[in-house]
Amino acid sequence: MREKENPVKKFIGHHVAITANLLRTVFAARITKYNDNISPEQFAVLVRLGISDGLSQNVIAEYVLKDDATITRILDSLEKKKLAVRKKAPHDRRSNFAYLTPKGRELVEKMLPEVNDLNKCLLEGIDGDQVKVVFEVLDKLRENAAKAIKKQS
Amino acid sequence: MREKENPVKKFIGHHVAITANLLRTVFAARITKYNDNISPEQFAVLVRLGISDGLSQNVIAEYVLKDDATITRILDSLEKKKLAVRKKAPHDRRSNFAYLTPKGRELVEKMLPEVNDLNKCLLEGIDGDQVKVVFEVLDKLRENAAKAIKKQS
DNA sequence: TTCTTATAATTGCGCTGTCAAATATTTTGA
DNA sequence: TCAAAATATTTGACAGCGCAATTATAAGAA
Repeated sequence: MREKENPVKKFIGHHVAITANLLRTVFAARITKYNDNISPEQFAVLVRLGISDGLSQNVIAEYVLKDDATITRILDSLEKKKLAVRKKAPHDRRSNFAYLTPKGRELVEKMLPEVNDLNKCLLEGIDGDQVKVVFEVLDKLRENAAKAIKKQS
Repeated sequence: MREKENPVKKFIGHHVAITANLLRTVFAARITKYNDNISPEQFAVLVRLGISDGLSQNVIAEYVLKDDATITRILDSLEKKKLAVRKKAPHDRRSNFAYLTPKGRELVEKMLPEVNDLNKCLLEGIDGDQVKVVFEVLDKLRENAAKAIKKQS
């Protein structure tokens, strides 16, 4: 008497999605202790700005692979927390350039080792080669997804 | 003159998250044409109910690995679309049992091949062995994440 | 120059997501 | 039995997500 199979279990999207949710939660849990509610998405933007400042929002969006609208909201949050600021771009008044505040820069520096450690914990017991495969496959999935979207439109 | 590295690129959570978002989008794009806005999450619940009906909400939640509150809202949506119904459980009046309507059952049958095909498209050019590794690693990541959450609390 | 088109950012919509608090109903144990 | 603890669901708060529509500005073409 076999159980009927659940087709959803075969869908890569489902696995990736539930994993993403859980990883997001664990990130939040790990990080909350040290500061006030930096989401992983906010953190990604902070880190990117830590590398180089003065980016326009659409560049940030492209970099972290999110919608412009999402970046608007993330920057709203970061500004509210005094971690980043927007300044009107000098040559193009449609554009904003985003900068880290000193407080934001300090926070990134403080959080980075913490997040690195979390990353290491998450990868514990997983072979380096396997991790490499996962990164490759995720890249390929995104590529295929982009192709699929283009094909339909 | 090397570019400064972006640490975020090393974080597995980031890759999983952006991939999940994109896969969700492509699912939505593929599915919208055939019916009215079934999200992948709603679809997962419909499919589960298609296998066997009359599940209580917490069982569904456990199955699709989502919060009880999320299931409440997904079922709200499905009921609004007349794809599923809730009935009070006979022995325990706290519980609801969820059932597919005929319309819901029909929709699942219609969508399944479509979603299967999408899944195939997404996996195109990816080796079966690699896919297996990805599934394993994602499982392990969730396991490690659960452990990490427990350790902190 | 001026009309049209493109671009950058914002806003509203509806969905998902977690968490915490509230409600209703069992179940347990003294 | 009856109070306390556990369980199932719901709701509100708040954030992220993509999409579509809007606003402001810039660039290109007639």
